[in-house]
Amino acid sequence: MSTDAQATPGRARQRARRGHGERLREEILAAATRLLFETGDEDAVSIRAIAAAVGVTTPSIYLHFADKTELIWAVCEEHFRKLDEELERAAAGSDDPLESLALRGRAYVRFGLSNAEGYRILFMSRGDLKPKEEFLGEDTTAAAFVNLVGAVERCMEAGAIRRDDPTPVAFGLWALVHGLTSLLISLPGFPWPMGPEELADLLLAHHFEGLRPRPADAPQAE
Amino acid sequence: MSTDAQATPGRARQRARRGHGERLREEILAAATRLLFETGDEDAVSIRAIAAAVGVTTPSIYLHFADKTELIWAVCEEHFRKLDEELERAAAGSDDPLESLALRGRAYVRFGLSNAEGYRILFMSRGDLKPKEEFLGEDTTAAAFVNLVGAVERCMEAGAIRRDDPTPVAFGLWALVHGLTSLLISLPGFPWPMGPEELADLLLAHHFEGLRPRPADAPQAE
DNA sequence: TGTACATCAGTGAACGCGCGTTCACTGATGTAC
DNA sequence: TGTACATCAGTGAACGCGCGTTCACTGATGTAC
Repeated sequence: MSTDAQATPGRARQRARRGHGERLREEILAAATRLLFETGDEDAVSIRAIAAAVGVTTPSIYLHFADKTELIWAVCEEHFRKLDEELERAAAGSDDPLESLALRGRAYVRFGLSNAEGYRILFMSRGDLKPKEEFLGEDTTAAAFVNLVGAVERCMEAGAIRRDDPTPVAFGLWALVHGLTSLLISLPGFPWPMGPEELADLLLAHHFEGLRPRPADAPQAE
Repeated sequence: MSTDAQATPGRARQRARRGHGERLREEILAAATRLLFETGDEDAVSIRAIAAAVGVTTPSIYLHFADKTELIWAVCEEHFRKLDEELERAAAGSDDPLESLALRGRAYVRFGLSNAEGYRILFMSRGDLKPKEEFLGEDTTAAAFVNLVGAVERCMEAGAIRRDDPTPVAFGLWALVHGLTSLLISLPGFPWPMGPEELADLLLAHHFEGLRPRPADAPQAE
């Protein structure tokens, strides 16, 4: 009747046992994630609101995170990992390298739109999440891009994309799907000519066509 | 020695004459623009900071703008107008429709990066600038996109891009340059393979190639 | 089996801050007579 | 030419708010003897 349908299933919230302080950390992360994605605004998610959502007092947060930045950043890391996972799962949907790459692009747009608020924080935020500068050199978080470069390379090996430095090509694909995703997020009132996934397919098809090996490409002059 | 080199050249700031209250409005807009572009954060630009930059007390702002949203919005409108102007100027740099389109893309990226903070507010902000929903239906602000569609149509007529509905094609180009611009802005620490304009040229070249008329396109099957 | 004590998860109250906005006002400028 | 008055640009002080963070604390849990 009055058992608040809150964050965690385990009712009123009970203090953790002696060695199990970590439990609250997880709950805080979960609540922060939920709030972040509901509002899409890093500033709107206050330490106070997170604490309230967990059912704990504000200073308790500081038992597990040094400050707000560290907390928000932990949420982002998790989200980056999820993005990579989802892209890999989508890419596994076809044995044809080019088709697989297209599936990857589609999945990217889908992920961005279904977590629009999270996406904004990952890729559209001001760079004031301090660790940002370092992070894209790191393993976990840069994984998605590294995997994309690999996928482009496979397309080149299979003759579906003409041979060249795969990095700028991968970057172009990223720019295209990111551009699409972020415009769709930022300008929901714009008269889009078709649905997001349809649009993604069309734009990717155009771009892929521009990347195909040229008929006269074999051992030509150049 | 101590004459603050402030916003306006006209020293300490003098109260406007009777019929000339509008003068302050202009000064407020100029200061807000400057602050917005310096910080790139709508929230960091406070009514108080703007007033201080102009050299006026806080409530004076309300003599000219109903509230903060109205002020920020006025700044954005001006910026949109400037973007469109700059693209048109760049596009006029070549008589060849496709080359002109490429110049347009290049100019877009340049505009975005040189006003990175302003760009973020225009295209990467949360949609909580209230009037946003209506505005892209409007004349001034949607001008840049309408002009892009026109440029694509001219390429189709000239046979540089294969005939099709120009709107999705224009949108693809927008997504590509916007994606490039916004990633460059958001992830300055990323190891970009080359300079922004170079990258823009390359990606646009790839995309254009995918849009070319097909050799077998004339009166073929479909 | 019983008790003193250290540990650890979490609390309650308060700090100082900057924000948007409102309100009653001031005082120079121009106009009417 | 002189004066009373309306107008208008701008002021100064205050409002209530929510924020991140700190500090001294409490009280249940487990351990040592």
